[in-house]
Amino acid sequence: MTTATRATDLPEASDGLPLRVAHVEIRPREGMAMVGDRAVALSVREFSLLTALARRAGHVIAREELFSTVWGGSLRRGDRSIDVYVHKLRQKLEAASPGWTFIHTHVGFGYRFAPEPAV
Amino acid sequence: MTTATRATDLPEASDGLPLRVAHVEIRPREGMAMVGDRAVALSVREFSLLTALARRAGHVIAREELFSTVWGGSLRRGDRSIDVYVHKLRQKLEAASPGWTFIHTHVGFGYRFAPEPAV
DNA sequence: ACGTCCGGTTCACAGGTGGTTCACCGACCG
DNA sequence: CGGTCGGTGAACCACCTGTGAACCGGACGT
Repeated sequence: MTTATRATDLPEASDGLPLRVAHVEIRPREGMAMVGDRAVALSVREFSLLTALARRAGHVIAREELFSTVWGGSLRRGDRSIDVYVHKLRQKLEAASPGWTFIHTHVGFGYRFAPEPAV
Repeated sequence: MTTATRATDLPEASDGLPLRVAHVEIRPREGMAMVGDRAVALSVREFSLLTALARRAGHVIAREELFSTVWGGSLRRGDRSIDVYVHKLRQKLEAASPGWTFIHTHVGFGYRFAPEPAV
């Protein structure tokens, strides 16, 4: 599926320009992100996943689509890579900005990136 | 918000285009809905039911038809699945938009989706 | 070449969530 | 009244996700 990349809504990130969502700034050229005024070091996979999520902030992205975008190929049943990396991202983002939630789970579907104060 | 919310035919929902009815926006590709500016997380079944109802907003849809559309197969006498899910949907929608009623019961027939200010 | 470090993947277990069914109750109707 | 229908809360169980740890292979320094 995939209708990807409607130019309409969100800031780009594939071209090297920083992508901002709330107080998160993703810097493609540097492979890192700023959360508030804190620098967050990310591995290649983590960065790629964060970018994929943030480019469509506020929208749910299906696991299948996330996988093909970040890892390439199709998601094998039972593959937990996505979960593990979402977890790593959450750890780092929330550590840099306590009291906030960034990645929301939509069970059976996928994840949605949307910085919100934790409830 | 511009929208042709004509009920009779079709705001599609299987093609991936968002379906709008009043201040409710259903996003097929994401398995979620927006009510006003709030994201409403829905399970797969809930989403499927909401979509079935909203695609013919303003019209009563028979229980039998709802069941075959959402669950597949024919409705067994005594099956309460629909009632339970209508209830879940009402909870979530009304929580996201207090003072509004979305799903109307037509006893002996079925349900009708039509966002209205509560009486 | 060897040992270490580190990121990425896989594994295993625990806790959550969702789907179905059941139980109970009030409303409605002949 | 007895029967049907829908609203609602809860039980039950399968499946999904969260999470810490093990595992593996490549990069790097000595």
